[in-house]
Amino acid sequence: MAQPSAKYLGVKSGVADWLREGRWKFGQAIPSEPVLAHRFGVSVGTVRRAVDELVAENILVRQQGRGTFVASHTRDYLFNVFFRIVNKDGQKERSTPRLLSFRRVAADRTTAAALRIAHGAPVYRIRNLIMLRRTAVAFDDIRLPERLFPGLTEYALSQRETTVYGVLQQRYGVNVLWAEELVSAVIAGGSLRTLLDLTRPSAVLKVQRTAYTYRDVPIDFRYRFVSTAHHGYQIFLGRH
Amino acid sequence: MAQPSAKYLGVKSGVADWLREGRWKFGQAIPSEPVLAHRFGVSVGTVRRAVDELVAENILVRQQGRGTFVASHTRDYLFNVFFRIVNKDGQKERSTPRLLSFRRVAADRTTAAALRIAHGAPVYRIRNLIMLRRTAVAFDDIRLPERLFPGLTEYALSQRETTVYGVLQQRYGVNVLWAEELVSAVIAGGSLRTLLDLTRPSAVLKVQRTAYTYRDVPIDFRYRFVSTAHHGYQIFLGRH
DNA sequence: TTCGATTTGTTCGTATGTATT
DNA sequence: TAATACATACGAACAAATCGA
Repeated sequence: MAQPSAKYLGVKSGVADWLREGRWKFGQAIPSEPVLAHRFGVSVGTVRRAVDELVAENILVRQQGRGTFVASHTRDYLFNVFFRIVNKDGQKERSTPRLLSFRRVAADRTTAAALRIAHGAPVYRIRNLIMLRRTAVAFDDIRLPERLFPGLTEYALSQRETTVYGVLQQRYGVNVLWAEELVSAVIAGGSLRTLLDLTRPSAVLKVQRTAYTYRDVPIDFRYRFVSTAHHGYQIFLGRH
Repeated sequence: MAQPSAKYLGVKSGVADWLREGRWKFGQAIPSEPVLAHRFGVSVGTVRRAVDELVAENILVRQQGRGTFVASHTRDYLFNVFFRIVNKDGQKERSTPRLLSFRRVAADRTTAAALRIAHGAPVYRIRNLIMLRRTAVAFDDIRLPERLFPGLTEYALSQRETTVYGVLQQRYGVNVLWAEELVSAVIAGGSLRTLLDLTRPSAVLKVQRTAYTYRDVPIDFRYRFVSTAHHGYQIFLGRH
């Protein structure tokens, strides 16, 4: 057992294991640092170091005087991290979704590869319009693997007060941690032009996203088409 | 002066100031932790905390047994962080630049605002083609403030073995730490179509970038137009 | 409102381990 | 081998925020 590895790493993976097992729910407090220290047989400083890293990875949240909590990704957090559409001034605006359709379909080859499931395995397909100031700015075509989210209903999505990711967190305890996107430019075709209210043939962004949870398990594969007539897609490189 | 703020933050900004002033060159070692502790009148642990954060921000690099060094951003690092064009498989390819023009001009309003300089202040304007496998994939229109990079020449840029950012680092000791981009989709017009070898009117990405060095000082404002017929723009959200 | 207990935040000092020169 | 530098770990003390009695 006496690996030549640091104790704080042991504490970190121990706590991470508990989190993955769902030992505490989102927003709940984990044991205090002295308690964890005693439980792992290390000093408080060592626990702090482990918790420091989990906080840096957005897995835990500290609050002085209260405790340390399982990161509950609020609507604000999800909005800040995963919603990148801004207006020409670089400002974000509150968006409201409009659910267009919800179906259970078989995964095509691309979807299956991205979600690492079998070709033909069942996925939910969700089509969504993103409205900013009553105009449609983006169109989403989302695939979620059924195996991870059994029993997801159109009702749950239409009634939501949060993002799709918020629903996955609240109903299934699955947290989206990061995502990879591949952006290209295309000329909007017929149905897309109708959806986005484009009077003339226009260039739009085509964003292909795969989102991941703990252990880099993919949970969301989607296309998003963004009209950039009055908006843009904001990116940060090299942290911030 | 006795702000209710932590000492380690004082050490951190003190060291960051030294770096911005160019007190040490890239790759050089900064004073050891005990020396810094003595100089700032704090304990070694406090210095470590400050250095920890600067390391996390890619500003310093530690090496056990050797010392702590000013991060020297290699071509590989700059390529990985700031070059986001990938092929349809999501793989990056080595790119070669082709310098089209180099001029000294007055900053227009947009450039001046982005670079936080006076309207009309001198800037270098660099036009650049990015070649991947002998085909032009992107066109750059770059503005750098002359005040920060006096005496920059076309020769220095054309002879470079690295990126533009590499030149700024090597010749002026200025490190690009992060950048903000605003991406939109446009239909390529006449001259752009010629440059990018587009036979038909095509949608291309228009990337507007502002890059920053220490203390969030802007040093590069550019437009990049990317042909996404055979390539895409890769983005990561929420760390990686 | 006040007070005390609890919890995280900051700082210090010390000791030991490991990598480099 | 010895000196130097960073890495890890421990323990202690006090500050600041929170919460309930």
